[in-house]
Parts: sequence; C-alpha cells; structure tokens
Amino acid sequence: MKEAMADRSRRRVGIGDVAARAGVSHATVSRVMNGNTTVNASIAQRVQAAAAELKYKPNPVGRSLALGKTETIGIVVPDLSNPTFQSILRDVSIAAARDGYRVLIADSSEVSSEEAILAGEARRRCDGVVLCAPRMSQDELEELAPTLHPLVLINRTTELSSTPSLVVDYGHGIQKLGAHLVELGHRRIAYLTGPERSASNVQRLRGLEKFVQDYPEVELQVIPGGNTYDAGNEASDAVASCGATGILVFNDVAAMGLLHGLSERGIRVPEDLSITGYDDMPFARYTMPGLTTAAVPITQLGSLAWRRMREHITQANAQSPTDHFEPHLEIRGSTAPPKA
Amino acid sequence: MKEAMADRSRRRVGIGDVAARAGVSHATVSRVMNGNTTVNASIAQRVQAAAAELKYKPNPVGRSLALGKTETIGIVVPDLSNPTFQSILRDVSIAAARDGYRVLIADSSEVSSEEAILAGEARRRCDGVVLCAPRMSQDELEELAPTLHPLVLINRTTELSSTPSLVVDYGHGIQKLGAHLVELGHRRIAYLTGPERSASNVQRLRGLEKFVQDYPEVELQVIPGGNTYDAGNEASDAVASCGATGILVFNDVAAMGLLHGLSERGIRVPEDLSITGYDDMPFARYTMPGLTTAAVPITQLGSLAWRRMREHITQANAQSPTDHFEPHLEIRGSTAPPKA
DNA sequence: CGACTTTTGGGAAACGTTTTCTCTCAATGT
DNA sequence: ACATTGAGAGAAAACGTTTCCCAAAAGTCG
Repeated sequence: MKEAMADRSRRRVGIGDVAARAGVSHATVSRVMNGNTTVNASIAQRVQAAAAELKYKPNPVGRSLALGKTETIGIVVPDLSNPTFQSILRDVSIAAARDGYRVLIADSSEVSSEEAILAGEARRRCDGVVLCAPRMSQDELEELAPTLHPLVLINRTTELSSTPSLVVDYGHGIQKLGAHLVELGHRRIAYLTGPERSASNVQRLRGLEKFVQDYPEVELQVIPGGNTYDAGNEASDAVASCGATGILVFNDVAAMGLLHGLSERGIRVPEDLSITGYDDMPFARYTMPGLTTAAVPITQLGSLAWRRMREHITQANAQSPTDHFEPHLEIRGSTAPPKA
Repeated sequence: MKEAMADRSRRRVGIGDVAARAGVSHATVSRVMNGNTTVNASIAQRVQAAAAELKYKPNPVGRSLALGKTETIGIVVPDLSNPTFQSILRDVSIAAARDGYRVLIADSSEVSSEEAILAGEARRRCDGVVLCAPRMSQDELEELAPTLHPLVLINRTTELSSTPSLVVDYGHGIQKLGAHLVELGHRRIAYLTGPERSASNVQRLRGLEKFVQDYPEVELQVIPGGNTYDAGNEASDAVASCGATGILVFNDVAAMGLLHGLSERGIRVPEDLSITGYDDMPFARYTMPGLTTAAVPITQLGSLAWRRMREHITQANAQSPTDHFEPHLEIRGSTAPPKA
C-alpha cells in the first residue's frame, strides 16, 4: 500500500501494482502467476486476490522478452485469396490455438522476392515460420531455410535435414486423374495449367510426363491457364477448340470457371467433354455437374504442419522425414466416356 | 573490437555487438538504426557497415517493449472457413501490410464465449483489434468494447463513440433482392436463413419485415438454413416443397449448395424457381446459372477498416461516425419471371 | 579571445517480465 | 544448545531496445 495511489494515472496495471497491493515483491507475484509452488499458500492467495481486483494480466511482450519466446508462429502464403491457402491457414491456426499458440499471417501477393523478407520478419517476431508453397527458386530457398530455423515447409523441400517438409504428391494425383480418363475411353486429353511459378504446377507437369509414358496411346496437350475462376473461364475457347475429349484442370477453382464458360458455349459436361478439377475444395461436389477431382487431405496437412512445428520448437534439434500426402480420386459427374 | 570475440557463442547478434564493432555506444547504434539525423555522417556510416557485416536486425520484441507498440493488429473472426471473413481478413491484412503492420488472427469457431477472451488476448499483444461480426450479445459487447480500445467493429455497433463501426446494410440489400423478385412477378417468396447468432442474419430478417410492409401482396415464409454449402444443399427438399416461386438465400455459399440440390431433383432454375444469393462472392458469377445476388463492396470494407484502425492508433481520441456500406443488386441468370 | 549556444554521443533509466542469487528464518537432528 | 538444512521471499540481473539527461566538444558572435 506504499505508493499504490501515486500511479493511478498510469495506463495499464503492471506486476508492480499488484506486488504493492499484496505487499510482496515483483518476484513473488511472478511466481504465483506462473503457478510456481514454492510460495506460501496464504501469500499466493493474497496475490491472486490482488491480481483479480486489479484485473492484472501479464504483459505478453515483457514476458516474451524475458522468456525469449512469443508463443506465436508466422505463416507466409503466396495469396490469401486462394482457397487452398485459406484452408491451410485455418487448419494450422486452429491446431496451434489448441496448444495456446497464435498465428501471424503474411501474404506475399505471389511476388517471390517478398517471400524472403516477409519470412525473415515473421521469424524475428515469432517462434517459428511455416512457409507455404513458396514461389522462390530452389537456390533462394536453400539459402533462406537455415536462417529461419524452426521452419516447416509446405509443398517444397530442402536439403536441410532439420526442416520438416509436407508435400502433397500432386504428380501422382494427376496421374490417377489421367488414368481415370483413359479408362473411360479418352485418348485426346489436355492439361489446363496453373501459375507458372507454382511448384505444384510443375509437379503436375512432371506427373503428366510419366502419365504419357505409361499410356503411349494418349495424345496430351498443354494449355496455359491459371488458378482463378476467371482464368478457367477465360480458357473456355482454347479448351473448346483444342480437340481433346477430356480436360485435366489445375484445380477446382479454375475448373468451375471453365465449367461455366463451356456451358455458355453450349458444350455439355460430361456428355461432350469430361472435366476434372483438383483439391476437392468444399464446393467441388456442388458444381454442376459435380467435379471429379483429386482430394488432398488438407486438414490432416494443417494439423500435421503444426505438430512438426511444435516438435521443432520444443526440441531444437528434432529431425523429421518429409511427410507425403497422397491425393485420392473423387469421382463425380463431370467425367464420363467420350461421345463417339 | 574490445570483446567482440568473447560472445561468438551468443545466439543472436544484438545492438551491443554492433556497438562494440563500430566502437560506439548502444545509444548511437539505436539512433542510426532509426534514422535519427543527429549523428555524425562518418560514424553513422561506420555503424551501418558494422550492422551490415553482422547482419544485425533489431529485435522486434525488445523494440516493442521500449516503444510500447507492436505494429501488429489482431483480428478475430467467428469462422475462418467462411469466405466472407476470409475476404475481410485478406483485405485488412494487405491494407495493414502497406503501412508496415502485421495481423494476428484468432478464430472463435462460432463459440461466442471465446470471443471476449480471444479479443482480450489479442489486444494485449497488438496495438488494436478488429472484431469481425462478433456473435456475442449486445450487453457483452458494450462491456467489452471499452477495454479493447483501439477497436474497430465490423457488422456490429456500440454505444461507445470512440469505436468505429463498419456495417453493411444487409437489411436494405435483401429488400432490394425481394423487390427485384416482385418486379419479376413473384408473389410467394421464401427466405432461407443463415446462422441464428449471426447479426447479419437478423438484419436480413428485419429488412424482410419492412419488405412485406412495402409489398403487402407478397406472401413470405422463412425456412431455416445455414451459411454453408451443405446447409443450402440440405434445405433443398424444404425449399422444393414450400410452394414459393422465389427464394432469397442467406448467402452465395448456401445458394450454391441449394442450386445443386434443386438440379438433382429436376427443378430448373430460373424456369421453375428463382434463386438469389448474397455477398457476390468470387464464384457467384460462375454457378449455373449465375447467381443474382447483392454485392457488398468487401475490399473497400477491408481497407476502410484498416484506415479507421490506423486513425485510432495514431490519435488516441479519434472519433469516427459508423460507416455504412450499401449492397447493390447484381442480376444474373438465377432469377426470372415465375412460370405461370 | 572569451562567453554562450549548438551539436554530438555516452551513461543510465525505462519498458514489464522471469529467474538467479542471496538472505532470513524456522525446523530438524545430534 | 548448536550446527545443518531447507523453504520461502526479496534484491537484482537479465532480456534488447529507445530515449532522457548530461557532458564534452565544437561552433558562433561580440
């Protein structure tokens, strides 16, 4: 009760205020706030009471400074309007929240040169960073990775054995979709690409190379596309005139745009043309017709990403093999045997 | 160069390291790092060089402690899987990033009792909080608001004149949609609701009360729905059998689910039934048929939210009138005159 | 050339915690 | 009765910055 009145003007109540109120030292207050048992029960109670009366809550930044950790992780994504990254963000966020961690977001707006900067900044404020499908080159990534250490990569890998990676096997998934079309009888197939800098796009292209080796009878062409509704829609003419009977689209979003464009042009799906998407986004079953797609188990991915992050935060030298996620076919109404 | 070698073992380089390297004091280093001009050019250069060689970057948490600000804002949303909140999050995030601020996210998972806690936590770590469509009661909100001070509310308002609010006039928007149906000749209309706790749902209901007053000839019924694809889809039977010729759906997401369900039941849109959505989400023009909807200017909303936040962060006693956003009709293929 | 400003940069306090030391005091054992 | 231990609480250092306050050096003016 020494000088508690003096700093009534002070903005926020600090540990000192409750110490004064309870007639103990800063140290003791800190101890009871952290559940340290080496403090006399009656004093502890007095401190609790004082804290409650003053509505004292420890200042996290003071705490972070002393503890050297922020209980926050950063996540950097190329584009927050992309449903895939939205899902990942969400799943990582709720997994982290379950363990009392928060997430700080950074959107690089698909400009790869921003990624390193954002990631570095995020790392300095957070206990770790998850780098989501970075667009930067492999060299840049290799250089950046060690500086970020508690780092988990999604859809990219690195030489560094200390950074866990979670990769979806996009190549394999698109092979499955292609095989599905072949089984239905399609021989002329086109791939409508995603963004050029996207690693998952090149994985699909790789998978398709393998695909044409396995099925030499198919004739595959590649049409430039994108990963947005508009991009899919705008590709309608190119798709309509390409002569293929089955179209593998980069993802469900572009596929939905394409579906609409085709319908406007009087092309029926799946009667005239079979379409596949990718990712099995929530809306994929509700397009018309429902999209045949490759489902990637995205909620597992988010929570596993957090699990790996936590391992590396708690034990500095944890090692993780890279985790693989296998997409599985989800067959719906947008694919059928070709016309004739 | 005194004892620079001594702490090679130290983890991260601090201001002291570069001070030692440049042969100046902490204070001077701090000054040059912050672009303070009161330091001799040659010394400044020496410090810059030392900082560069050591790759020194100021520790943000030390900085935050000294400065009393984190250059971070928190945003709490009821559900990150909801496209509306995803958009807001994204737009706020990029607006804030332009001014060098970051955003910390918190997802309350639609449980209203979590909101106050999450918001309080976020506020302690951040310079301000944006509370997005909180589900809590008005009383709780009034009580919470003053404790969060740099606070901006989205889709809710408060008595407190110091907290800016951004509200979309959902009531007015749905009246416009209803009027559109009436003009087309519809008399029996149904509203497929959103989540009960959603303030924007009750605003729509209020708007509809007004709507039936303005158009006494219409017969309006209310059907319980939701804000997800699945909820819309599951309402298909109820909608099909309700006898209405025009359906106002809570939002585009549910409307898309409904569209699919109706199609499966052989009900044609808009020939047999007119459907409207709400929000003009990116995919709304690509459903089949394209959704007539009420567009809310969501990117303006996000950036204005940030602008208001910035005002209140920089000037403690800023006042803002609440900002209103007027949805406008976006007429597409899902509405047409009723059959007979 | 001396007194009086103005730069300029260092020392130390401040931000709000946690934690290591250290000290006191009581209890226990011999 | 005395030394030894142990528990419990306070003082102070630490975390990494910024900034206030001074002192010294340098410049200005009469």
